[in-house]
Amino acid sequence: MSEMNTNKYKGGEEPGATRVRFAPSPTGHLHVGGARTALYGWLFARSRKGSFILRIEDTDRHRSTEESVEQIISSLQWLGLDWDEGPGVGGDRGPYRQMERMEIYKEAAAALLESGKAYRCYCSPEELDAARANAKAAGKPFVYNGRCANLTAVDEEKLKAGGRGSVVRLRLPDTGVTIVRDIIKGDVEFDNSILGDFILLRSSGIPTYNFAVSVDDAHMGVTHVIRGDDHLPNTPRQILLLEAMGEKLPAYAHLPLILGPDKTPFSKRHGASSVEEFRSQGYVREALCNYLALLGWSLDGETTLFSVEELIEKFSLERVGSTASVFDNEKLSWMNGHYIRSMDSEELASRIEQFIENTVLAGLPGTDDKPSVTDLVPLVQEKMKTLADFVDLTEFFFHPATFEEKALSRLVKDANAPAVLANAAEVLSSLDVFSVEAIESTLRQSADDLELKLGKFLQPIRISVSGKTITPGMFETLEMLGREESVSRLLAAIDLLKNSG
RNA sequence: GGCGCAUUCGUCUAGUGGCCUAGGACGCCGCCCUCUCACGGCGGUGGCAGGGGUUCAAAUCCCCUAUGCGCUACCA
Repeated sequence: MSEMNTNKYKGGEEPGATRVRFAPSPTGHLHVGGARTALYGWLFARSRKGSFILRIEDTDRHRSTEESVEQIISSLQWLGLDWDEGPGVGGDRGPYRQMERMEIYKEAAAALLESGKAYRCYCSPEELDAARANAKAAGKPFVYNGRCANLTAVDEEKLKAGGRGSVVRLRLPDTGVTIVRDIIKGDVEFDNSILGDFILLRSSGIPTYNFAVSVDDAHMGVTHVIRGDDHLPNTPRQILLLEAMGEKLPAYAHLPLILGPDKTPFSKRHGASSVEEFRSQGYVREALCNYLALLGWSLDGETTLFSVEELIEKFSLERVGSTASVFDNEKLSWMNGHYIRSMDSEELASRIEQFIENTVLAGLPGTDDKPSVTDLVPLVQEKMKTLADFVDLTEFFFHPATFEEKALSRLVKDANAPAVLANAAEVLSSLDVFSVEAIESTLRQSADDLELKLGKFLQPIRISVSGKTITPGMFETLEMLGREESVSRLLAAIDLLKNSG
């Protein structure tokens, strides 16, 4: 029974012949939902040694922008998802932007018109809107009534002479069912009677989504259509269209949605939602790819950490789940911290250097007597969850300590603070060698002398030199700050305490 | 309204009729480690949407209900 339509499909042939496309509409940044779709398609293509194609679906002239095309491309590149055919790399099935493919659509429409599988419709948008309104008022589904389906040449001449514009519609059966064989959703059956003869070419001559996508998928030899499941209800139309054009069908895989915490489709309302935003918040590509891969796919329910290479090796569409999933920033952050921790220090340093160019630290590390990013990485690597954390953790090395409210009040309330700071300033000034080891042993000794636990002893010092309650290890921090700066900050804090009485 | 998809711990998920006293991960809680914060280690909390069937046996199969979402455009 399920073998019934097998010969209509072309998916599943030799792996190397696999062709997958990612087809975003350039109407904004690359959203994480789009990024996941791209990732799955890319992983699938790479795992089958096939081709990954980028196609820009810019037929919505009102919403498409060139900036958006550039942003999407830059996000894909940042994620490491490269394409074999598409903008910037070419390919022999191009062009890869739909607005540059008008001739191809016109020809396809002409062929359909010629064979009688499509026809011109002269109904105006106003008439159609009215019909839709009527149907709704009557509580009935709106299906185009086929008024123009059987016009004679004479009728057409008359309508044209009357100045009527026309669209091209596909002639569809109004009986029977169309079955979408979906790798993720299984076989889904649609009644042809509710489809209606839909529009292929608008009166402007620009193709509609369903037409452009079908013509392009066929023309580009796409074997696997991997996209969001909001497209599932459109798929029977595309199947019927492909069949009308005499094309074989690609395999379909409709991915479930990504939701926000409130279970509605994930969007900017939920905070960061685009790849660009996550990038600028200091997330690394390894974490985003790994996290996105797991949002809807799992290998065994046990393994959670995958390198890109492992993903390519293990990924399969069959193990993509069919339920929508909620995007969880906490888990992404945890994963991001994991990747930051496991990165080798030169690599981390170079990522941080790029990242801080857009922050208050821009241009500061490594200048004058300031520590470089490389100097600082060992102190903060295991504390960072995002690259942005580097800034919070190390800013006080580059600017005079500004006291956080909480830190200041703790310092003021700490009865031991004056004694601790005086002691520390003194012993640190008289140290022969200002090294981590020397600092540690002398400060431990001081803590003992004052009969304070080390933590209790170090906290006033921490706050005095950094203005914060959280810093990298204190001994390392003091060494990095240098004797002079350390002591002067301690002295300044002592004054501060006196004056605040 | 019609059509479609979906429903396992708070979240991501494993589970394809007996191995489930439902497993893992994030989060959360507790303990340990500890100079703060993280990290790490150990332990814990917590779930099959509801109702009917089928079966010796159901998270797993069928039906109904509920809820959420999508599509229903000369948007994609």
